[in-house]
Amino acid sequence: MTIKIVAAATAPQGYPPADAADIASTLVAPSNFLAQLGPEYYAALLDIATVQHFGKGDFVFRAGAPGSNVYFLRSGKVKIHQLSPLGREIILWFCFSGEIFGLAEVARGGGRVVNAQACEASEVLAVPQEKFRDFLERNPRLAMLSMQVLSSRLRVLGEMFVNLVADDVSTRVAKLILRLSARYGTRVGKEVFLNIPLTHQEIADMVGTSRQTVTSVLSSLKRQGVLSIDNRRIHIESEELLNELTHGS
Amino acid sequence: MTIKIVAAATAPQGYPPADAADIASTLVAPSNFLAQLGPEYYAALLDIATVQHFGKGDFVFRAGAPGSNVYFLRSGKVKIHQLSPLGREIILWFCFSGEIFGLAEVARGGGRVVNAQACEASEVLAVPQEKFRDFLERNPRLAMLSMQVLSSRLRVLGEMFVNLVADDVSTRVAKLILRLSARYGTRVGKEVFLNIPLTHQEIADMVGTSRQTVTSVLSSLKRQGVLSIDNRRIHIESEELLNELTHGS
DNA sequence: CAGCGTCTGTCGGCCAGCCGACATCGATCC
DNA sequence: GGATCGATGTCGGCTGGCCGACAGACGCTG
Repeated sequence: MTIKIVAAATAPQGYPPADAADIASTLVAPSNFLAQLGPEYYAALLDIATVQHFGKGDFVFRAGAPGSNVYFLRSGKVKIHQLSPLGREIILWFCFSGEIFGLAEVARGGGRVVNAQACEASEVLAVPQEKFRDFLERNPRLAMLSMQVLSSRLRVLGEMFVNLVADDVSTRVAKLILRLSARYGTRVGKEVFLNIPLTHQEIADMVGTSRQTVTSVLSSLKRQGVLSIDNRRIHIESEELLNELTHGS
Repeated sequence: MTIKIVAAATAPQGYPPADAADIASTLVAPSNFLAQLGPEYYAALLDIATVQHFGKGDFVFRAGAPGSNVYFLRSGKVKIHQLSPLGREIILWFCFSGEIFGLAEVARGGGRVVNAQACEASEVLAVPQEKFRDFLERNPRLAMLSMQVLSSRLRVLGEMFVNLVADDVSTRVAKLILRLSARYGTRVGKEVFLNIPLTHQEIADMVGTSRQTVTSVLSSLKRQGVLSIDNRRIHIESEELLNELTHGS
């Protein structure tokens, strides 16, 4: 074991803040658990899993329930959220096809602290806690993958937290849209289509504001020609402009 | 999709919100990584680690730097924080003796997104990324332990996020104090001593407010006889009262 | 001891954004 | 077709808490 004294570091700081491209590169990869899985692992996973179906609005699990399963979303969309004491719904994130959820409480043991609710008809694989644990112990590579997923979540949540503290509402909305489009958007030339229907209320719940404020921020963005919205789906017309709104100013 | 603002309507149950005891039980255990390690693992860890020393204010690592090490705090106190674009410091958490930090970016790969800064003279074990990864792959139990740590962080951060969205400043401060005292406080009869010196600015940075507001909230709490502060160390005189302030009202 | 830097306490002006209230616009369902 | 229900827009009043400013207090250091 080497002993090393590190000199006081009042080093020049000022690393550039993460921008959309950076976020995309680090976020897209680890989020899709099933896709990262080799076919042999996938088969093994199927062996210990149960297929379950949920309709729009159904809860996969609720806060307070024992966290007895890990879930993999095969199709559909699931919303992970928490209720504030006042009954306000706070959305932590959405899960899309291929993603894992419910992992944290299984690793930690203890009950759920969040709710998982299907936003549309969804098919999930449910794997009992102990089986999944065994599975990971036998396949260390998968344990690493799980850690990556947790780490990504942690990073995203940390970023959301910082945004919430530091930015005003319009900046938060802009950043949310950029984050979502980096992960789930389809890029067509300079434009980006975000094929996820979102109500103003949901955006408000993700960003920590009131519905009315979201309405006004969005109409301001439309007026500036930054984006348009069709049938609840956001269509970014000028990503550059949107980026400017989040960075400087 | 239905967004329920008031849960009481549809939710048949209504699980009680987590209180201090609950938080303590789930948080204390997994946070102290070194203590959970058996002696044989500890020795193995020492084999691949380098001991480093940092003085008060030194950075263990900064945001933007490559995340090349995992760290274990043997003694001292380290602050994990992020800088907002405006230069505001946002404290995500403190690490105390025995805890691991810098894990998330190593698992995920990519650079640091947070800063780790020693609050007092600290001694850490630094383990290079690849070695730690090997170590985990050879010791699946430790991989599980790491996942527990990440999961706990995720839970705490989620809770902080919800607090920030839902609660006003005085509630946030009260909850912060309860959280800290659940983990790090010494209970003497009905009173709790929190042996961690905290400036108002630091509290503000954890809770997302201004320093002035923290000052006034704290003096209000003192006036109510909830707590007293001696030399920057909080002393809770009536935990019950503090709990009431966070729950109902 | 003086001098200095950091932390605490307090006050008042000011404004972002919350909240209630309503009107409209589509869907969906008899 | 009407009726119902959720999502949008828009407006104004009200206020929590931010921010600048300044005055002690406390603990270092020379």
